Amino acid sequence: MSERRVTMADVARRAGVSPTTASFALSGRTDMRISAASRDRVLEAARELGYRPNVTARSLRTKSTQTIGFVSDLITTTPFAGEVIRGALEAARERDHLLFITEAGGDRAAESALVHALLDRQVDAVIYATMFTRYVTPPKELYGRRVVLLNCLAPGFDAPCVVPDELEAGRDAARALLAAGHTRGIWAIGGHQTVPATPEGIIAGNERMRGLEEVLRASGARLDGVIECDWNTPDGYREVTALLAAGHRPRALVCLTDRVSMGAYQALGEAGLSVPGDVSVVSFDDQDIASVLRPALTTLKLPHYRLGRLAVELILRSGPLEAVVHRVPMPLQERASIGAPAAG
Amino acid sequence: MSERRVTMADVARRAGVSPTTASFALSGRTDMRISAASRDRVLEAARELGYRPNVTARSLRTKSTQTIGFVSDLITTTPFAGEVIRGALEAARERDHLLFITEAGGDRAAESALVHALLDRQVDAVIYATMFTRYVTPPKELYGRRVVLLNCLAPGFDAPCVVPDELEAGRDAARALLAAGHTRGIWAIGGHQTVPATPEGIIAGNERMRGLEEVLRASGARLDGVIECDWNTPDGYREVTALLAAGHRPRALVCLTDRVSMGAYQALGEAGLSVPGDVSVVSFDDQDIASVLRPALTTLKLPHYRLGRLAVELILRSGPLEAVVHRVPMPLQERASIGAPAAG
DNA sequence: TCCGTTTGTTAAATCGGATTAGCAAGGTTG
DNA sequence: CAACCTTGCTAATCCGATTTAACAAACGGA
Repeated sequence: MSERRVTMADVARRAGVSPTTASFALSGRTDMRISAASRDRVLEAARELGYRPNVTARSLRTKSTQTIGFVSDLITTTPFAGEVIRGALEAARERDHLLFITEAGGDRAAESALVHALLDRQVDAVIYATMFTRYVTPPKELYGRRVVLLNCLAPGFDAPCVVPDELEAGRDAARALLAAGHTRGIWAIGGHQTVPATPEGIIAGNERMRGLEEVLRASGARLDGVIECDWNTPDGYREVTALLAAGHRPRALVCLTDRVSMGAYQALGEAGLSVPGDVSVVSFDDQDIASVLRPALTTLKLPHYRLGRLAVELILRSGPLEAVVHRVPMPLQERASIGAPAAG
Repeated sequence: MSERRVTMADVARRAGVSPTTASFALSGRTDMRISAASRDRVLEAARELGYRPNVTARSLRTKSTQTIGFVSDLITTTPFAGEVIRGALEAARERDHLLFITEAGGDRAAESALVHALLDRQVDAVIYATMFTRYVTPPKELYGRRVVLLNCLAPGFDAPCVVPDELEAGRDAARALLAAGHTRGIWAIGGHQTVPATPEGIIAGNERMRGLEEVLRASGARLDGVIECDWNTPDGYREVTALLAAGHRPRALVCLTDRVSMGAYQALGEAGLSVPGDVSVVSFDDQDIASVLRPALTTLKLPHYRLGRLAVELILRSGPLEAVVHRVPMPLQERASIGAPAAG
């Protein structure tokens, strides 16, 4: 990009020393003896010329580019994305690293191509991320490399994973309901997501439900029912409408996502039921809408920012990486959708 | 990162030629004469060894890193972000480029530091982006560099800009209302955003309003009122509630953002007014909630994906960049919130 | 005074490619 | 047959740093 940059040779020339001396002075290495006078002259010359080292050239020799590759399936789709990247970016910036962000769109071939593009540029490490917590098989190019898995698990792949603590979140949802006095009339909307596309449920669904039922059962409470459906707004609307139409009168709804909650709010509103007066709602994710719905939604926040940040922190920690699963807590965002159970 | 990579020297050795010949064969240059036999042997050797060029090393000589820097103020905050980056990423991928994504968080010093970090890594060009359309002064390090401004304008800075066509969007909002028969009882909620923080209004607000009023006036219609307020959900809720409480009975609301629309929906719902039966609503942005609100919101979409894509396309177009403002259309997403004016 | 250190500095090699300049072998032309 | 082209290939240099090895000069001790 335009005008010739000032090189170390320029600095050395101006300071009247050899490039070697300039290099040592600039890198501040103490194992090589440089007189204070020379050092100062080099530093001064560098300052005057506005010298900046060419990281590309340096890394050719040092093998370290101060650069991390970030490969994900989908950057865009709402819940994940922004915050994860922001967390990763900030952690990287604090450590003087830059991130190559890439998106493969779920295409294996594209994924391999992108990983190659990253490795060709000598990235120091790669973060392999998915937008929804799931099991993955990283592309073979990543085997033996410095990798951290973000929001996904890969049994047999030797790398640390960073995932939300969905199990504990399920427990916390139950605790929040119990604390308000709910012990019956509790329904889960969305369930494990044992829908045709994912017949065994998804990780988030399975763990949230497990934690939820575990704590409920331990307190002598239980779920009146679990409605398995997809996790979007129309699903929540449809299922809650159907539930009410069938004559049920839930006291509390555990919606598996905020989008489901929004659909539930719509159905409840149309049926003339108020939240939390008639029905309490507790949710998961803490998407933007959660705080903006009326009443504001009490939900367990997906710790996107911290996930992204932790992935970078781990990968830049010195020493070999340990294949440990790091579970990041999902904090309860207490807002206004949980109240005491309705009488009757 | 681990195991020694195969270098061009390895390929040359295996093919029994000099590194020079290998280089020419691999880069497929026709101006240097290489016999078909040698070329095939080199290519074969490269294939067998799984050779991949070291882009870092190459760019030391060629000055081109096939890399673009992306600097923005805020990546995360909703409307912008994801889609812009996705558009940029896809366009870059199609052209075998990678993107360094960075976020300065509105901090000038951090911004300069990040631009330096990018230039130190020899990026071929830089996209300077903001999350909301506004005037900017790019950091001085970017002067004279290959830059495209994304979603912002910088008079006096010699670079192309890519921005949404807010003016035409305002016109289209008016046209949508007129087409449904609305000519009076039309209120704008959010206005130019001449709030204390931005007393002169913001670009999006000013242009949307200008286009809106221009087309309305040209058809003999007009706005009954413009309510200036911030552009979030609580603002829309508060202002529409107040409007109704003051005894007004609007037939159509032009909400300056989908968030404002959501607040308007809440206020209208509480007042027992239906959309679009009693009140039509037309909005701007097309955030996620727009399609999920009931009734689904008719809105003018911010062309995030295309903005990101166009910025990369421009920057990778060969030849010098022209300081032109590229206005990307904001398509009308016709959904269910506009109806015929209520009788009376 | 001579020899071994210590100190300060630099020439040269290296990293992995791209590029320039030149060289040998074979083919043409006059 | 000498002079001149092509053709095909390679030695050497460069890009901008880091790093190794070596070398003067000053110093200290015997």
